Amino acid sequence: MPVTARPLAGSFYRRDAADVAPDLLNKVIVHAGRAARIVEVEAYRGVDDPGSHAYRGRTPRNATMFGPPGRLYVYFVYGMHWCANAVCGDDGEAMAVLLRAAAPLRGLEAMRALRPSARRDRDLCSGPAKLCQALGLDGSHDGADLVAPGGGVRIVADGTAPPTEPGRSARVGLSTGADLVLRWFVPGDPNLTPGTKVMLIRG
DNA sequence: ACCGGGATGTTCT
DNA sequence: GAACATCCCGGTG
Repeated sequence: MPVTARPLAGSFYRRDAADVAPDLLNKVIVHAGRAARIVEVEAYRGVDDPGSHAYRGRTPRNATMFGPPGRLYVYFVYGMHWCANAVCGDDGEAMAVLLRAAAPLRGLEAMRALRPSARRDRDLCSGPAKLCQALGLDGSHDGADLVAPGGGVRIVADGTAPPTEPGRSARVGLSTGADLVLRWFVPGDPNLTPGTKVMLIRG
């Protein structure tokens, strides 16, 4: 099962984030005995992407984005929330895929304990900060190696293929770079970010 | 269901 | 001082 499966290879991440992102749909993120199937992601394409943290160059906060790929980039936002990305591309390209929503698979009791405000299980991981809360990811996991066999945070394949026709839309919550269509999701999944379940673009 | 506002503090201008 | 890759709660329909 997911908890013992092998992580994705390093070559999986060493591609453009816009190519990695749809391939991450239906993969499984595993941490601390909990597992969830990724159903919504966004690509951030480095120093040329006005919506990316890397757009204004390297800072202490975004250093993990600049490589190597296959690491977890975890950042703090709005004074209280953590969000997690998989670093992609070549070293220095500063690309990443934001993990926006997931379907809880395993360790639901622990997730409920970490997210007491979640009324239903579909509220456990239905947003980037909720996902981090439910899985117990925070700043201490920034830079974690996703590729290492014995690593604490892993992204694994359990045999479920990504959707043949993923839903696509603009990215959520941005003031700049909001026109780019760099969000992918599993159409109709109940765990998507609330208010974004409509498929805006096909293909 | 949908909408509006407040929480909360790091980061960079 | 402003912005911020968000979430939650309490209103209304």
